[in-house]
This record gives sequence, structure tokens and C-alpha cells, in this order.
Amino acid sequence: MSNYDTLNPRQREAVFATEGPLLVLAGAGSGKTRVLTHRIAYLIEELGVNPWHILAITFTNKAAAEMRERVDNLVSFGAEEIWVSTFHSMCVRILRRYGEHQGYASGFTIYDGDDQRTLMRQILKTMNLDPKQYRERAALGVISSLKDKLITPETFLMSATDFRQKTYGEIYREYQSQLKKNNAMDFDDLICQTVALFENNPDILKYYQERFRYIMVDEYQDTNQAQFRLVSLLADRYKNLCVVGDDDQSIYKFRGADIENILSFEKHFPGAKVVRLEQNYRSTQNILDAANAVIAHNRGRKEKTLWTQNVSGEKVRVKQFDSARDEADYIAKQIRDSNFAYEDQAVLYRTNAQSRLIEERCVYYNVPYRLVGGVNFYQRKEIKDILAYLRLMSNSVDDLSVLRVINVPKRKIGATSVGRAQDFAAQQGISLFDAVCDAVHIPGMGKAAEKMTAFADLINRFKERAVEGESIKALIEGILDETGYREELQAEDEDAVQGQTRLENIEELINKAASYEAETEVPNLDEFLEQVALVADADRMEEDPNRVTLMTLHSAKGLEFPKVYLVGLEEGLFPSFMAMDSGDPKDVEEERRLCYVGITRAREELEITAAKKRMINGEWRECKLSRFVGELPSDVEVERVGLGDGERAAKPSGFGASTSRTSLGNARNGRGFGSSYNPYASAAKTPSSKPSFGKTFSVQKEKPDYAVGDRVMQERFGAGTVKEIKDGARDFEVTVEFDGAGQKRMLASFAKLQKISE
DNA sequence: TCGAGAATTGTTTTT
DNA sequence: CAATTCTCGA
Repeated sequence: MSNYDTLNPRQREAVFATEGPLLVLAGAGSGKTRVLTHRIAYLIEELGVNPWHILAITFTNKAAAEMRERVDNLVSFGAEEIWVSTFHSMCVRILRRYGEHQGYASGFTIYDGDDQRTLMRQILKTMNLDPKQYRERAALGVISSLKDKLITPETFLMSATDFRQKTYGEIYREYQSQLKKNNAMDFDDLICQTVALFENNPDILKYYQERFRYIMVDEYQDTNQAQFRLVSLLADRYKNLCVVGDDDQSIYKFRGADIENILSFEKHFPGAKVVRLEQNYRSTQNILDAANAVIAHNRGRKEKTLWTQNVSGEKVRVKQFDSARDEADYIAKQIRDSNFAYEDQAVLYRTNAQSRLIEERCVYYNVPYRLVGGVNFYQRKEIKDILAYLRLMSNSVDDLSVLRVINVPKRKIGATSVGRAQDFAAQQGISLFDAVCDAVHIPGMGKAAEKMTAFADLINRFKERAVEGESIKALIEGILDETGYREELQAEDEDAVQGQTRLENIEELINKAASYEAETEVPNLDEFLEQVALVADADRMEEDPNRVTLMTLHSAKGLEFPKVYLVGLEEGLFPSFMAMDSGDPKDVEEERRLCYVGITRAREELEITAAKKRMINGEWRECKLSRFVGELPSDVEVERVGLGDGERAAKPSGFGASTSRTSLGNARNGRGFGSSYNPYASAAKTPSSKPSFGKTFSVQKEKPDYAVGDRVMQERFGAGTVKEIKDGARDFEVTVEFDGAGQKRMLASFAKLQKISE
């Protein structure tokens, strides 16, 4: 019965090695998903394994959905019994069931990055910490990496030596206690709480061990220590663990991914079998040569070389442009004129910020695009507001959600009143929502008390409706109409598109809810919120519309396109500054892997571009060609391109190339969610020589005639001492300590400082 | 209480 | 440059 004849010998080996630990080193495009799906089919059809006993873990919902679909096509029965899931949704499912053992009620809320920051901001404030010394982002980073390593606040505090570490320990402890109080978990908690649950409850662990007799993990190179532990625990009984990955594609170190997990798999799981998949079915020989040449510069990898029987194809092209604008212009034009369909082309970049220029040029040339990433649909204000209302219906102890919507739309409940309620809640040891319900008893509340109880009643009524089984769609519509939210949006910005766009986004959310309810047998609010919390951007990428795809290299992992543009290959951008001057060469290696991932997304054609200068945070930066370009095979040529047609050549250095930036950038509403079509498409005939409005040309900067330490006089502030002179992009920035007015930072050309001698 | 405008500040990648 | 926070006036 041979499905399996279509597999190559290595692939077959991986499919048939069902018992015991197995590491499949799958190079890019080597058919690993085929292996996984055939392996599952083999287990069920040939070995008679009950689908119920199979667990397949992926990183994205998209990958999970794809795998499920392919398994469905291969297996004749029972495919729906298999758990195909991401780490996060698997853990949520387990925790919804057994979370009480860890002190969380089943309706717990999942906090996204924004929620985490809001919570952290409050914590830092209440702990009275200097916001310069302890920043939200830094604190959350510390906590996240501790959680990735399964270190609890208590353990960390015990090992903390210096004051700073101790403080972080305290912050961590407070953060955890706040989460628990709000009955909420962040993404990292989902994993570590599950691990803790298993470690504290052998019976529960045993249940899942018995259940999951065959475990498969995709993208294993991206697992962190906590995920490793989780998998080890689950596989500990039957040891039928198959992991698939490629150390050369490990690109999530910043998120705690530990490349050691894959490099030391054989050590962790003695007797593990290793299978290498090195035949590539995706790319042309030329593209593979490029990929191999670049990645060969990394050390400490599992040696492997991809080969292919595909044709050699077009040569890889590299072009360097004068400016990032020229680069973007070229790409948009090239996409328009290409023989490839739009949907067969993709532009891949290192940072989300790079998409702007490309978008602008696509608008200009009428190129339809689809932007993946950037501001996530579910992070938009209006969406988060509605979701906060929904969250309150299932988990009213979530103070963060109360804070978010208590005065949205405006109810005349100000910060002072909310503050009083918070104090009261803290004092009584109750949740903020309970305090709000009981607002009449809060001291000093005055008139705001009525407003608060009205709000509480509103929420309580919705809560009842949710319990009574009103549909999510109807609930959202209820919120929209009965809270006055819709009215407020309609009132705001009558001229701008804002309010309208927001309403459209909410419509989109309603559609999501409706389709969730349509395709789920027993829809429930918690599950809907969970799905919403765990979607990745790439998950929402729809297949069909004929548009070019714009996305980061990270989101591109696992995808492929006939034609790929790899852009912004410049030192400082790619590899990033962060990686370059971290002092750890391993960081540049990770960037190189990212480059490898990018190259290997291409099936037929690959074009690499760079710019000599680009605007970064408001400053023009001169950019050198990325080292990765130098690592390409020697037959790849670098073409230096002057200014393209239609534009006069400007002086290559200094100002000039920024002349006419027509503000097409305003077409930025409706990003993402498949709605990023461009409304200006047919109006885009504006010649690029049209003078721009409002944007003035850089001031010719003049070096000041004073220096640091000099005494100077200023019209408004009087006499002072020059503290610092910084050579900014458009002007010199001068910092002066004024005798009367204190320290000021100003631009030299406007400050009109006069040197004085005393 | 709240909005508008000023000031400040950040510089990757995301489940 | 853009996004966010801060400040001030009504």
C-alpha cells in the first residue's frame, strides 16, 4: 500500500522509525512536513495506533492547520482525534482543565504584550522605582528569560547577589502575584504553569503520558528550555519522541529558543536515532549555492549540505542603490513588470519599519500588496476595548480590563476616582471590579459613585447575558450599541477616516466571532478569547488574493515563493547593530541564519538589494553593504545602480536625494487583515517631481562658534554653560545648563547662543 | 476632566 | 521619523 514509495530513502527512514527518540535534521525545503504527515499516517494505518495517542506540536496555528489538513487527506479515519496544536494552545487546553491546581480559575485571561506592559508600568510605579533605572521593557525581558528557564521568583531571589538583581526579583514576584490576582497568564506562563502542573501532580502527568504515546515536535530548533522540559516530561514514559528541525534555521534566540536543545538531542535522549534530510525539492541550484555559501560561515553547526536535482536557474542578483527610496522604487517597479504573478512574489526584510517605503512605492506603481505583521489586528485600540468588555464577562477579576474600559466610552469617571477605587480594593483585598460594584462605600467618592455602579450594572447585565448563552456576535453588538461605543466612534473625526475604519475593524471582529460560532460545535466565550489571544500574524495570511507579500524574515519561516526579494542587506540593519556590537559573535551567527532562511524561501528567482543610505529614526545613515553579500558565491555579481529613470542624479553625498517625498504615506489605514489594499491605486499618477507640501528641506547646518564649557547667553533663558554639543542630522544639538532656567537641550540654529566672556 | 500640542525617546525579530 | 508620554490651559 504505498503512499511511501513517493518518499526518498532518508524520508522513509524517518517515517518508519516510530519507536524511541528520533531527531530529523531537515534542511530547508527537504520535505519535512511530508515526513511528519506520512509518519502520522503510517502510525495509524500500518501500526494500528489509535489517533487518540498522537500529539503533534507546531509553532504556529498556520502550520498546525496545514498539517491537520494534510493528515486528513492521508488518513482514512480518526484524524480529528489527533492533537495537532501549538505549544501555547496545547497548554491552554490543559490549563483550562487543571489550572485550579496551580491556583488559576478556568476562565483565566491571557495577557498579550500590551497587557504585560500596562501591568508592569503599574508595578514599577507602586514599587516606587526610578523609571530610568528600571524600564518596563527591560523588566519584562528579564522576567521572560527567567520563565523560559523555569526559574521562579523565589529561586531567583535566593540566588540574587547584587541589589539590582534583588530588585528585579522583587519586581518578578510582584508581577506574578498581580497576574494571579487578575486570574491572568502571560504567554510564558502558559508553558511554565503547565510544566509546574505536571511536576506537582504526577497523576495528571501520567494521564497525559499515557494519552500521548507518540509525540512529534516541529521546528524543534526554536524550543526554549521550558518547552524542552515540557516535551521531556510528556515523552518520559513511552519515549516515542520525534523532533524535526534545522539548527541552521534557529532564529528565535531573543525569545529564549535554545539551539542546544537540538544540538544536544542525542545527549538528552540516549540511543536517539538521527536522520538527515538534505535533498532540497524547493529551490534552484543557484539559490541553494547561495544559501550554502552563506551559512557555511557559521561555526558549531550540524554539518550538512543541501543538494538538489533542480535546474540551476537564474543567477542570484544583487543590486546596491543610492538610497532606500531608490531601492523601494526599484522593487515596486520590478514587481509590477515581472512575469511572476503578484502572489508568487514576496519582499522580505529584517525590520517591520522597512515596509513603509516599499508600501509607498507599491501604492505609487499600483502594485497590490498584502502586509503581514506590523500592528497586529488584535492590538488595535478599538479591538482591545471590545475584547476587554468580553474578558470582563468571563473573568471580572481582571483589573486591567476594568481599567481599560471603565471610562471608554467616556463616562466621566476620571483618574482620581479610579485611583480611589483601586486603593479601596487593595485595602479590602478585593478585585477592582468588586470595589466598583460597591462604589457607594468608597470613601470620598462623591458623584462618581453613581457612574461607577452604573458601569458595574452594565457589565453585570452583560455577564448574565453571556451566561445565558447569548451569542458572541450579539454580545459585541450589544456592547457597541448599549455602551455608546459606536456613537462615540461615529462622533469622533468626522472628516478623517479614523472612526469609520475603526468601526470596520470591529465589524471584522464580529465576522470573526460569527464564523467561530458557525464552525464550532459548542462555542464558548473563553475559547473564542483564547483563539484571539494566540493567533500569530502569519496565521491570518490568506492564500488567494493576487497580491505581493510583504513581511519580515521571521514571519517568512516555513513559507516559500517563486520569486523573493531580500532587501536592506546593509551592515547595521542586517546584521543589526544589536547583533554586531553585543560582543557575542553568536548573535551575528543568528542573523546569518536569518539570511539563510530568507534565501531558502525562494524557489526560482532571488534578488538581493541594499541601499547606500537610509533614514533611520529621523537621521540619514550611510550604509555599507552587508557582510552576508560578501559571503555569497564568487560568481554572484554586485551591481551598483545610480538613480533610476525620471529623477535627476543628485549629488551622491549629503542632502539632496530626499527632495520630493509626496505624502502618500497617509494611506496607512486598514493595515493588515487582508484589507491592506490601497485606496489610492488609481489616483497614483502624481509625478514624483511634484513639490511636497509641508516638508521642508534640511537646514544647512553651521558649526557653532562656542564649545563645551563655554559661557553663553540666550535671549530667553539668560546666561548658562554649554554642557554638550552633539552633531545631529540636520543641526547641532546643544545642551546648556542655564543659571536661572536649568538644563535645556536645543538646536543650535534656533537657540541663537552668543558666546560671552566673563 | 480632558484635549491639544510639546517634549521625549527609542533603534530588531514574536508565540 | 513615529510613537508615546507629559504638560498645561480651560
